[in-house]
Amino acid sequence: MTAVQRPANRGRGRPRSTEHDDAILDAAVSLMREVGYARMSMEAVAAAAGVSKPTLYLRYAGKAELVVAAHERVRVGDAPAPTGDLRADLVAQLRHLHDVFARLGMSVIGVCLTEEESLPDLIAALRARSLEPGRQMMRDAIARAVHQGALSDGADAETAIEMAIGAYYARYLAGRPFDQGWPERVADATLRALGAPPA
Amino acid sequence: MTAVQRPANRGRGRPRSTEHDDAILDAAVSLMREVGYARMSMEAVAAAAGVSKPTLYLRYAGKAELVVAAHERVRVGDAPAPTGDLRADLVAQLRHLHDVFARLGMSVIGVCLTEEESLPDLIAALRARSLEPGRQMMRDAIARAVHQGALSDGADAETAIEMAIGAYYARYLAGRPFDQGWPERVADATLRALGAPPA
DNA sequence: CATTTACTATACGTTGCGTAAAGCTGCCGG
DNA sequence: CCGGCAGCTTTACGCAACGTATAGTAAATG
Repeated sequence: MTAVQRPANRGRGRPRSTEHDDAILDAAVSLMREVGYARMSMEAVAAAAGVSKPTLYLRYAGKAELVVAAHERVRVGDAPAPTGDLRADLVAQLRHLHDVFARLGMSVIGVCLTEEESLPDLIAALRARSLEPGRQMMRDAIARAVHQGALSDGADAETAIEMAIGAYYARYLAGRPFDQGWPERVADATLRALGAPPA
Repeated sequence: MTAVQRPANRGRGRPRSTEHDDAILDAAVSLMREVGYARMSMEAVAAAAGVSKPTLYLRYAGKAELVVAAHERVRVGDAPAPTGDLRADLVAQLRHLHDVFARLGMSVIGVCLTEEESLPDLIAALRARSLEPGRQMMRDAIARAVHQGALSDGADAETAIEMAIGAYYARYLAGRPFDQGWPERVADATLRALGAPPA
């Protein structure tokens, strides 16, 4: 646990290979999906990426950090853009949530929870770089709806957002499948929770 | 990973010490809260419980299983009884959820997520013995309210339950504090999501 | 009393994380 | 064009922690 995240690459010696950057993250994502966090070894990631082990540790301070980085990359991949329609934006955000975890699994969350006491920076990074952007998008969409008069001003937006996003976690934990209409059902329930007039 | 959960204690040889049972689970709970899952070692649990390491493995097949058992015990401790008032029951269940994780931390959930691919029985046990009972209590409370006519029949109960419980997970992950009015805010939002007439 | 099971103490095998040492390799700055 | 810095490889290692094996003692039942 000594290596640095990214030492302000001033062009001194040999530059870091971006192809290796990609290969490492791709390998991490694949292995994560295939065998999960517990059975994924750093040796295996290095091998799959065609890279030596010290190269991994040059970039990431440890297994946990690597996994969080992999998650961030997947997450940022195709974040939905706001459309102006609150319901549509909620649905899009919920679908996105599902897509992300369908590609990586929820192990990432698990790591942050099990290491919370030992590596507090980890969950902080996850929050700042992956979780918070999603919430912010929902906050904006709600504020826009209020501004348009489609929603009354007193709506408890934070609670509604927590419930919408949380619905994903709870359903995943419960082991229930994510069927076709799930995002719509949650979006509609969220709108009701916000006090929106029934469609 | 060979030991058995509980080999049908027919009173043949020396009976298993229930004091040891308790000491082990108590030690696990304490250490869990103090250092988290990642830094909690089986040796430390054994030492804190005043027990030798093989005694641990006589009861639990591994660290993960031990932690899930500890969680179950805390959870069952003081599960709230239904009162007949839906809002009160929702609030009670949410408070209970918070109490449980305040005592143990969310590492338990983390373990189940990181080991999901390697130990599927683990998350299954968590679901059956800890998660499902809480959901069932909420389901019953909602069904009762429908029966009393306080709620219309078409309410999407499962989605509402997912959102109510999930709100806890999402807020925890976001790192926000659980202030005084949180359970009430979520309960009220849940009632609105269920289409309950405003109080 | 014999048997069966629990428990202790100790030591061990194994896995996998993270690091260290030594030596090339490629790129930038002067 | 060349000195030097940083990236990369190979190999090997230290080490923590999980889980197990062995041998002997303790406590219950029939």
